[in-house]
Amino acid sequence: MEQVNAILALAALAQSTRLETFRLLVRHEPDGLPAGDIARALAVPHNTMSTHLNILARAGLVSSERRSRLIVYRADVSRLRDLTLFLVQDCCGGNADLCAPLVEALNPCRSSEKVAP
Amino acid sequence: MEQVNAILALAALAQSTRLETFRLLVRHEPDGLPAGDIARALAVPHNTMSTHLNILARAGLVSSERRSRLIVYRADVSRLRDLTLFLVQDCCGGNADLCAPLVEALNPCRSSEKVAP
DNA sequence: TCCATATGTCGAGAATACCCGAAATGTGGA
DNA sequence: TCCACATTTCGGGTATTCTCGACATATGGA
Repeated sequence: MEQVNAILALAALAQSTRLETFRLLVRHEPDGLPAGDIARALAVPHNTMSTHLNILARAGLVSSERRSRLIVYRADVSRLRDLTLFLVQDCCGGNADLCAPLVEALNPCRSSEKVAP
Repeated sequence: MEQVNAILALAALAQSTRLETFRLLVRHEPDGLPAGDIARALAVPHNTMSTHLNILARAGLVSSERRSRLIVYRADVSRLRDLTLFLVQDCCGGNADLCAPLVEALNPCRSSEKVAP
């Protein structure tokens, strides 16, 4: 991921409505959610939400698909992964020891796959 | 990390000069860099850089310490870790399988500690 | 004390982001 | 075809951010 795209993604997430939208969509993976439901869930006018969704989409953080009358939005977690890797990359490059605690803190996420004995 | 602080950090990094500043400081851990050197390295007027550094500091991403005449800035990697954890948390909560590839992609960072056999 | 260096603060202009009412587009059914 | 619904686009007003010249503050040495 290049810096320009990283900034796009960071700016997209640096706004409360959009951040909540993205988190809401992550929780609704892989089904997604129609634009109207998102606007209703976050109590935001539908046209305002449309603008926010467009910004998230241009940043590659969400994708949309028309399902008859609805337009269903989904979170693109791989984009979040790319962003995370971009941010962490610098520590890894020259300072692997700096990066270790960060990666370590992330590992508990996998504990729900195989529960601790 | 609460959402308010996450947004502060995201907004701080969503600007090219500040993002480059942070990455520069990460590469200069743990020595840090004086404000003037940072401004010179990125070809930005010192007062403009001062404003950007203040925004990064309020987001907790950098810290400053006076060393006689210089004010040396350092990147706070733990804050980046908290931000990363905040972003990843949602996947982990309900969707551990979504999170697994993200964590997996991060693990190669540790390869420089113990080289693959 | 006075000066040079390093950094921060103030103020204002330009650019950009945010929000939402109103109108337009696209879809499926009567 | 016409209508109801879902979503986007347009227009604007307001708020915020970005930038930088000018000035202010802090430190150490002559």
